[in-house]
Amino acid sequence: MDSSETPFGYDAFRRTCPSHTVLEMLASKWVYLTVCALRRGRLRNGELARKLEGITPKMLTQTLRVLERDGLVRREVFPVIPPRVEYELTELGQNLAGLLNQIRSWAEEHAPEIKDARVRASAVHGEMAAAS
Amino acid sequence: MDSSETPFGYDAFRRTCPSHTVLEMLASKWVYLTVCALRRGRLRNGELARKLEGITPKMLTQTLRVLERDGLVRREVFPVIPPRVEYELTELGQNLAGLLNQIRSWAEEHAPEIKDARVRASAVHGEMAAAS
DNA sequence: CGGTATCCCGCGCGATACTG
DNA sequence: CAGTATCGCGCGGGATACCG
Repeated sequence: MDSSETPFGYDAFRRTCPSHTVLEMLASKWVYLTVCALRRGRLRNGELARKLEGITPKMLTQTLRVLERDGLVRREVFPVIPPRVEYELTELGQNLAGLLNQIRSWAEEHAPEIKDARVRASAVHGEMAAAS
Repeated sequence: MDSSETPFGYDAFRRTCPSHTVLEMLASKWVYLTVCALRRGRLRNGELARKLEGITPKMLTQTLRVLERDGLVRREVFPVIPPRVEYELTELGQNLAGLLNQIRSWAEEHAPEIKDARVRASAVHGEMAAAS
């Protein structure tokens, strides 16, 4: 029953389902942004670091390794000095990038009303510290 | 420049941009699943708890409070005994649910190849403990 | 330049028990 | 039934320093 929700025999609501771990992987701010950043084409490590404002070297590498491991990103090393490494989305990654970018657009489009909703919620719960 | 990426004047790549905090809120496994679970209509607390396999009471409440605060979920309390509380998506929430559900579908659809990619990655890095 | 390696803090989140 | 309260730990992730 309810197979209309899971036409592929996988069910992300189940902890033990592989698709659940995929969802866990996707549920990361840096994964979102990294995939979106690579959407227009390949980028170097430093270019990514600059585009992903606030990311630390550690998190950048870690995020890219996860994406590479899962087949969403391809890593290419050029044996030159100084080193040059480029990252690009695989086809699978590009496929996903379309969806993630919609989420990003949605976040940007609806940021104002969500911000307002948060302000209203704070007001209701007596957080009027700025009332002075 | 690059305004084609941010047609609404917001830029999720910037830490201080409100849309960035929205993306952070969305980057949560339980937010994903809760919104998807409510997609077909309103549900009671217990129904959600059963559908979201493995969620603790604490995380369920916390997630619902965040979604309510941000205007994605509406909470309705019925003053009866035993208590009855129902949750449903607002219009904004339903709007988002379409996108999140695509991600979930994508995760379920591509779970096999990602699982394979992980196995291959493990093999390469010498993790052949199961080779016996 | 493109990474690792280390340290360590904060808090996310789970487990459990209790209340109206 | 639908939550709160409390405790605790694991680890995500930031800061920093170092390497090829």
